[in-house]
Amino acid sequence: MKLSAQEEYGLRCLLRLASAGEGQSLTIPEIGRAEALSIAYVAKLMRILRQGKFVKSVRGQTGGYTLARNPENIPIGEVLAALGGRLFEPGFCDQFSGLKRLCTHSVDCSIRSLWRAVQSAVDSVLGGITLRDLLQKESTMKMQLASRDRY
Amino acid sequence: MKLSAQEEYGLRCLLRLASAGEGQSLTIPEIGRAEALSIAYVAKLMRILRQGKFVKSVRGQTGGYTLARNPENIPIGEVLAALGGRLFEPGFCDQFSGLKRLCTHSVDCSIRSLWRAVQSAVDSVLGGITLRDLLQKESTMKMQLASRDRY
DNA sequence: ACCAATCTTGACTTTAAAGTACAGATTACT
DNA sequence: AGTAATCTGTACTTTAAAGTCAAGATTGGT
Repeated sequence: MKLSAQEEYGLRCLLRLASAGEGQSLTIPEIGRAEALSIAYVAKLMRILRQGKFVKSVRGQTGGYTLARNPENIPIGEVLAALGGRLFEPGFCDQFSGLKRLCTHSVDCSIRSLWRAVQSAVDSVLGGITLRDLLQKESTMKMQLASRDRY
Repeated sequence: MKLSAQEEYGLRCLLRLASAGEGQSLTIPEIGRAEALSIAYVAKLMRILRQGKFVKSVRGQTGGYTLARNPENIPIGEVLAALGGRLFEPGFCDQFSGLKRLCTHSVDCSIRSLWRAVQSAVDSVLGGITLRDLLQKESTMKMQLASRDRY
């Protein structure tokens, strides 16, 4: 259970854009310089973010990227799903069916419900957090998280 | 954020062994047949489980694997950490430092505390679950999970 | 002693993710 | 019009994970 590079770097790029300020736009080279990523790689990440409707792009000499919505309307859960998929998603059992066609996993599949429980814990953390929250300081965010009483 | 094949299949093999019953042993080919995995792959997985002290092996003609501890003393969180690492572990920032030596990630690194929050939510789900719980039926386990009131 | 069944280990091959390259399209500026 | 800066898309190369192979070591049965 690991975070993919795409999730980590993609989210960083988005946060960088958000921190540029309301309506401000950044170019791919600017983001790349700020995050120490290659231009080509940032381009790939921004494309995914654009397809997920998190950012808008403008072409041409004065082009660049801006947020497609206000930070408070960008749930981090959605961003991460676009960048790296979900832990437990439809087709999971087909993907891990071993050498057989169907998931032979017997034992009443307690494992599957374990994954669902984990996914749901992750969802309730991410579900309550938007890009706006990430823009605030670490301490502030921690307090917010601590105030949630259910997972 | 995905489950690795090693986590999924490794946990299945362990559960399979546990469901064989107290002190029962299974061979690699037996596990492979039951889980529809190749013998070589099961061998690789069992090795990891052995190194994590979750199972014990006996060599020779009547050899095989048994649980190294009682199911209630095998926390699923530990098993998954052995099979696939943790979401957020030491060295994380070195791993994702882009093209520079040090993690340039500024913005006060709100992202890092996000990962910590997610990791902690996952931990509290997994922390309360042992192999014994997985051996019980899905419905029973769900109830247990639902009764937890904090993540 | 020998054989057959097992686990053990490291190296290898295959496959998917990470990251790059390049040719094309769009726009502003002169 | 021409040029330079940008985004876009596909194809490519590199790297890490998934999965296999083969030779060796251990043990019980004959």
